[in-house]
Amino acid sequence: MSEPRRLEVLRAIVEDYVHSREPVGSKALVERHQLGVSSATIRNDMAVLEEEGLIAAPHTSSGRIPTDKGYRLFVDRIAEVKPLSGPEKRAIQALLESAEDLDDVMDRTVRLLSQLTNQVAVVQYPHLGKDAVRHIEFVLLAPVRILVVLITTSGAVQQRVVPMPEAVQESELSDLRQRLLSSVAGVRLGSLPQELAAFVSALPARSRAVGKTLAHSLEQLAGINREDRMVMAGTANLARSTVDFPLSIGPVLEALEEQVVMLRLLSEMKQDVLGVSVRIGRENPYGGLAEASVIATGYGPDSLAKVGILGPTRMDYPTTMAAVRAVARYLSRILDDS
Amino acid sequence: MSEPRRLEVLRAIVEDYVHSREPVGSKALVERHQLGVSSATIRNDMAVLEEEGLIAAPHTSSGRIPTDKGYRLFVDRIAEVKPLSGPEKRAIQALLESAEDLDDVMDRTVRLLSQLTNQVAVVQYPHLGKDAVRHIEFVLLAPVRILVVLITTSGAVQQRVVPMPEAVQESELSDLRQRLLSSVAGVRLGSLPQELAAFVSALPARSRAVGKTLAHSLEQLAGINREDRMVMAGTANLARSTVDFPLSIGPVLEALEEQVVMLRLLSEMKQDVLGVSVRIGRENPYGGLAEASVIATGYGPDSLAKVGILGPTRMDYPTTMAAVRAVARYLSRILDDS
DNA sequence: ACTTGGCACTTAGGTGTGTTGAGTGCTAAT
DNA sequence: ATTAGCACTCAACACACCTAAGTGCCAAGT
Repeated sequence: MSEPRRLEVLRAIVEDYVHSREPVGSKALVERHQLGVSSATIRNDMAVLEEEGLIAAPHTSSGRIPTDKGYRLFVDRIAEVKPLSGPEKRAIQALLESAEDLDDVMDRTVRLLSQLTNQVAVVQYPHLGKDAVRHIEFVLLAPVRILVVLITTSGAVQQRVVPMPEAVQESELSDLRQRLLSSVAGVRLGSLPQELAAFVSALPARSRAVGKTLAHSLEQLAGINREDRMVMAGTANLARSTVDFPLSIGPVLEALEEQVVMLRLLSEMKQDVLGVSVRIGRENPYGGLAEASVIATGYGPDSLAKVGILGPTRMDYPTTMAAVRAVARYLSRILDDS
Repeated sequence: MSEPRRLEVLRAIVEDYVHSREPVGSKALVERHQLGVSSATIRNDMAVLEEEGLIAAPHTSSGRIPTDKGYRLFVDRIAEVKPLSGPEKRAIQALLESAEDLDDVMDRTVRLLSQLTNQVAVVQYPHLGKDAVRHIEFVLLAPVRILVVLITTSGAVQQRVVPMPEAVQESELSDLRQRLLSSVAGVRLGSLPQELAAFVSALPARSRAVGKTLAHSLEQLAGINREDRMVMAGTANLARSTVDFPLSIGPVLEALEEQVVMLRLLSEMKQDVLGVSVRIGRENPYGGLAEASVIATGYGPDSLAKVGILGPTRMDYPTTMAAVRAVARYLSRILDDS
C-alpha cells in the first residue's frame, strides 16, 4: 500500500470527478487509468484516503468525491500547471494591448479571464499607494461651486465638485492653486494630510475659509482608494456550472454583489502555490462561498492588486490556475508600458 | 357573461398567481375573492379568457396561469399603481441626498431599486448630449505624453493620456490650451468636431502636429457617450425568484452581462402606461429574456436616460411599477439640484 | 340569456413495491 | 501487499395505484 500510489489515486479521482461530475468508483478508475493494480487494491487505498478525510462517499456504497481537503492536497502537491496554448497567449496579448485606457484594460481583462476559465472573473483596480501629487486643478463652475481635480504621478485622475463657503474669484482661485501645488507637488498621497494641514495653518486669514475647504476636498480625493473598486464578469457561467444545485447560486451571487466582501477576500489571499493563491470551499471566510473556490494572484509592481476567478469547488484547478497566472502577467506588463 | 367580470377574473388570476406561484383554479378563485358567482360561472369565464389567449393551462386539467398577453392587458387596463409608503419615500430621499458624486448617486440608486423591488435593477448614466465645453486642461506627464482633460457644463470630466508625435514644451502647451479653449469654450459637444477642424486648419505649421493630436483626442473625449454606461445590482434576486426553473437564469444573466443588449433594450422603451414602460416576456426583442419582463422609465431633464428593473414575467407589476416611477422621480430631482 | 349544481373525466404528484447496477467492505487465498 | 470472490447496500428507475384539484359539459333553474 504505497503512499505514492495513493496520491496517484487521489489525483485520478479528482480529475475524473471534475470532468464527469459524478462520484467515481474503484472499477471505473482502473479502467480509465493505467494504475497497474486491481480494483480491490484501489478500494483499499480509497478506504485509507477516506480515513484521512481526503475523499468522501455521498452515501454508503457509491463512488467517492474529493473533499475540500482532498482538493487542497491535489492543488498543493499534485497538480502541474498546464501552460496555455500559443494561440491563446497571442489572443490575450492582442486583446489587452489594444485597450484605450485603464477602465478599458480592466474591462477587457475581466471578460477575457471569464471566457478563458468559464468562471466568474474578478479584477481589483490597481493601488495608488505609492503615487504622489502631480497636478492640481480648480475649475470655477459657479461662484460657490468648484470642480477640484487631483492628478497623480501614475496618471490617475480623481475629481469632485465641491461647494464653497463663500464666493470665490477666478484670480484668488488660481493664486491658491499655485501656492497649494508648489507646497504639495511630489508629495505622496499618504503624507498629503500633514502637508495640507501645514499649508492651511500658514494661510492668511483672508483666504482661510476657502483654502481650508479646498485642502479638505483634496485630502478626500487622495483618500479615495482606487483599490476599493473592482470589476466582474461571467456571472452567467455560474448558472451553467451549477445546473445541478441551483440552491447554492443565490449566496454566491450575493457575495459577488457585496463588493466589500469580495475585496476583503481578495486582499486576504496570500501567494501560495506557484505564485497563485487558492481558497477551496470552506476555507473561504465567507459562508456563502462554502461550495465555491477562489483562485487569485497579485499583479502590478507590488502584486498588491488582485485578479482572480470564482467557481464551484469542482473545477479544473490546473488549467484555471494557469489562466489566472497568465492573465496577471500580461496585465502587469500592459500596465507597466502605459 | 359580462365583460367587466371577465376582466375582474383575469385580475384575480394574475394577483393570485403572482403571489402563490401556482396555477389558479376556479374554486380557489371564488373562495379568495368576492366575485358573487359560483365556480362554474368562473369556469365559463375562464374558458373565454383562454380562447382570447389571455390565460393558459399548463396541462389539461390544472388551474390557469396568465400568458404574456394576459399580463399585458392586466398592466394596460386593470392595474392601479400602488403608491409607496411614507417611510419608504423618506428612506429613498435620505439615501439619495447623502450621495457624494454622480457615481455614488448611480450606485445608491441601483441598489435601492433592487432592494425595493426584489429584482435586478439597472440604471443608465445620464446623457451628455446638450453639454458644452466648459474647460480644457493639458497636463505634461512626460515630454511626449500628455493628459488631456475635458470638462463639460454639467461638470462631467473625461480624461485620457495621449502620446504626442514630438516633444512638447510646457509653454507651447499652455499657449495651445489658451487658444483651443477660447475657440471651443461653450461649444456643444455635438458640434465640437467642426470647430476643432477649423481650429486645426488655422494653426501655424510649427504647432500643427501637436495641435492636431490634441484636437483629435478632445474629439474622442467628447465622443465618449456617458449614456453607454450603466450600473446593475440585485442579480442575486434572480436566483431567488427563479428557484423553480433555474434553466432560464443562464440566458438572463448573459443578457445582463451584455451591456450593449441591455442599453439597446432600455433605449427602445417608449413611455407607455402611467409614465412607465413595460416589456413583458416575448415582447422583449432579445430571446434570452423570453421569460422576463422589463419595467423602465426615463429620468432627468428629457427623460432620455433610463432606470428600470428586470424580473420574471410573474412579478407584482403594480408595486414594481410604482417603485420604478418613484425612484426615477427622486433621481431626477437629485440630479437637478446638484 | 345567464347562472349553477352535478358529474364524468383528466392528470400531476405522492406512495408503495420490485428490480437493477454500481459500488463497497471483508475474507481467504496468493 | 495484492487480489478474487462474495455478500451486502443503496440510489435510481419503473410500475402500479391512489388522491386531490381541476376541467368541460349538460341539464335544470332563474
